[in-house]
Amino acid sequence: MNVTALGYVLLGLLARESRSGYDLAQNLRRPVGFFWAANHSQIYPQLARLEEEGLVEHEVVDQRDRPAKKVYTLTPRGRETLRTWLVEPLTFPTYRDELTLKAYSLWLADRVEAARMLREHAEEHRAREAVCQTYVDDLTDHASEALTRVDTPEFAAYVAAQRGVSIAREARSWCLWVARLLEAQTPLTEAQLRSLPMPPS
Amino acid sequence: MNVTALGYVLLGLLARESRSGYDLAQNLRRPVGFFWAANHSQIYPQLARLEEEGLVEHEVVDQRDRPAKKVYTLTPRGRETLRTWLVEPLTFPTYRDELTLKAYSLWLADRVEAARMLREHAEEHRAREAVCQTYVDDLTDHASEALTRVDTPEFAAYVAAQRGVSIAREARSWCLWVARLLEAQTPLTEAQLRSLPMPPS
DNA sequence: AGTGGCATGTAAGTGGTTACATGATTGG
DNA sequence: CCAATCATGTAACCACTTACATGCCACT
Repeated sequence: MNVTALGYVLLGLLARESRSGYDLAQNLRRPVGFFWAANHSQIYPQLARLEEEGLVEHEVVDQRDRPAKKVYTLTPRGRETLRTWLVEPLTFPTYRDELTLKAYSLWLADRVEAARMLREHAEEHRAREAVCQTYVDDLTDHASEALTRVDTPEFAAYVAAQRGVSIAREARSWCLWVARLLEAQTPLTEAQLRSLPMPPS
Repeated sequence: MNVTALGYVLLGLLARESRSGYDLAQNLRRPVGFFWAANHSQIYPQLARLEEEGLVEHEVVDQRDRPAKKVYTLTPRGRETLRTWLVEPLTFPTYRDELTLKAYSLWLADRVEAARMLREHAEEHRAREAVCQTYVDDLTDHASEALTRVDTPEFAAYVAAQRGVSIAREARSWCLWVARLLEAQTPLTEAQLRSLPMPPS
């Protein structure tokens, strides 16, 4: 019973609510898609595999105004599999970060162009932060009671969305810091080199 | 001339110094490997492709005490290709973060076990931060003059290594924040929910 | 003779992306 | 009738991982 990461994404969504493959594909844009994206071409075969292993079941539901759909539901076994996986130790992730990759060769680049690229990228992270923050705010406004208990889906969504904010801010801070260094007059001072804002270690 | 991210990793390393495929594989552990890891089985074919496209060249170098090696060198065309790519806009990355994925289903988990898992993971990020910080300190100690100019390989390595520190801290802060919430007495207060340390937005 | 590090490759399998393909149903 | 959305799938390709495979050279 080898469940892939995408498998756990789908189990995690179905644990909250039964859904069709189509709906799962839609919900995989916001908010979960911030941490694991997938296309429908991957989702349909994955659901079939999960069903083979008895972790989900489906039921065909006819709709008046739309084509019929297969609604998938988590089985007790699926729920147990998900619960077990949750607390298993994580293998340290191998980052594949094109941004830092570029940074490593930045000494070759045109300073002005490079600073512009970094500021543009920082702007995209600002936008992403705003989307995640909106999600956080919605939860605090409309589910403040659920957030006081850690066993609610809302609490889990809250901490995940906060991670989105946190990651976006980290990326943005770093981009702007490097951009400032590139735009500064050389020689750079020690203070400038140390001025990257960071969460406390 | 479609160069992949791994291609640019290799071009970036060869821009600093000519090396064999074996050496590239070794150097791809620390420090660049923090942002783009690769095995030798990927590197050798990739070098061949880069050579086909005229971005690198190789020369067989005999060694007394060891087997001969193919030393690859960046061509002027390879250098230009790298320089152009550096300032091109980045496509916003699709995160694949298993940690936040687990967080999204955390409401189902055993609180104590989940907090333990998060604290263990935080510890790994602390170790990663230390490795990156050591690299930063080495540069500040032994290449402080080079760091005052943005057109030195040392400066680029410095900002990349600082990104490593920054990412590790962000992850660690978030893990510990969630662990504290899981361990706290419910109901959680607003202050607890807002207590995630972050860089300024 | 065996082990271990240096050095270079190929092959099989997996996960993900992009594109192809089909059909139901509604609304203009 | 046509376009758009809902709904479900398959096929081709690519990057990456893991395993297999070979050979050189030094040291014990």
